[in-house]
Amino acid sequence: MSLRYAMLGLLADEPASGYDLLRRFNDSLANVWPATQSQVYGELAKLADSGLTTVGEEGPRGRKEYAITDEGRAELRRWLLEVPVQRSRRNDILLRVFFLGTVSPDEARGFFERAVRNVTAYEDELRAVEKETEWGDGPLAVYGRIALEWGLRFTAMHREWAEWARTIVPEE
Amino acid sequence: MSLRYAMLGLLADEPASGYDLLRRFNDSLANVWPATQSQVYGELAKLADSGLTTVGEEGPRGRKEYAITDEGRAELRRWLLEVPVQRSRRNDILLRVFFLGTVSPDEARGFFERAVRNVTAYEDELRAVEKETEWGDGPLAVYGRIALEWGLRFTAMHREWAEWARTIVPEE
DNA sequence: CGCAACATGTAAACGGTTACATGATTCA
DNA sequence: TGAATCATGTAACCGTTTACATGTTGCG
Repeated sequence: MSLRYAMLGLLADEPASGYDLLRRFNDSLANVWPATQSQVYGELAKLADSGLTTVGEEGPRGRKEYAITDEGRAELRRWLLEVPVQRSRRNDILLRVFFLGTVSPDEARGFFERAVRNVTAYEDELRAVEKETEWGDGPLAVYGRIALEWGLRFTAMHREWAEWARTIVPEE
Repeated sequence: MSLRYAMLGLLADEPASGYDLLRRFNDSLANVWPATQSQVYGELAKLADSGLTTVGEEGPRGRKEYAITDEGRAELRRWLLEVPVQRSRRNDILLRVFFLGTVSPDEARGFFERAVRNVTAYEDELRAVEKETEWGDGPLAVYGRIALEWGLRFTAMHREWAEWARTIVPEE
């Protein structure tokens, strides 16, 4: 259900085509809300149906430009400020940790070592995003930075946890 | 796809019926991999079909007890040690942060204040789990503790981040 | 000319949620 | 006897992924 709000959020900045939105999902939003081509075009049609966006005339190559309506802005605002945030409930790595008792202590330590390597790689990716992003000075500069900071704090926490966990795996 | 492994993991400890498993999903696994009744019974049938479990004779009230097979244990082990862990990609709160530029600074600060309250409530829940759990001394005591520790570190990190973010929201 | 990029759409499959439906057993 | 618990199953729907399918425009 958040996909539609992600799209409204992008359209709140400026009108765009499905193709434009798709690029933004792959660039800026890839780490917080990925979306496929199939999804974007589908939701775009529904959004226009429900009056939250309007479709402009067809441009070259059948390009359709969508713009957010006042109703769409109101709906985006309602989602941001009133709809409860839902925390993601499923956690693949913790599920596996629960069953680590079925493998040997050495293998369990290997599991946590791999976790450290994986999260370190992700940390590097985020540092690269930090460096390569043109931060400008609009609101997105501030809020994009806040989101990135979450990622950096998360990866640090996760790495430290895995390092600690490795040390407390019982010897047989 | 992880549901089947969660079920194999539970069955690796001891044989159980769908009803038994359901209770364990609601108790111990609720915070890492929730599952519905509908899902459990469906997957149980598939698991038996593919030879990863066996069905015992029907007990009272049509109860069917499932046991993991050697093939099932091998598959569980393969998943634990060889299948790459996938990090969850979607993050509701960060998606919203991206669009906070569309509301006023006061409202943005309110957003982070609510985030602090929500995460504090979750932190309290985890502390309650910590207190109320009978930790015993099997492997689940160790690995359950490690998983819980992740939750405590996560909530602490998230709370500190939201507190910090609140202070750096620009004044208009 | 040919290729990359632009541009849109549909269908099948999958995992998960919600709701419906039914019946047996235990115990107060 | 009536309520709570035990116990299983199915159907409809929703959001997401993967794959298929097609056509246009700009540029070297």
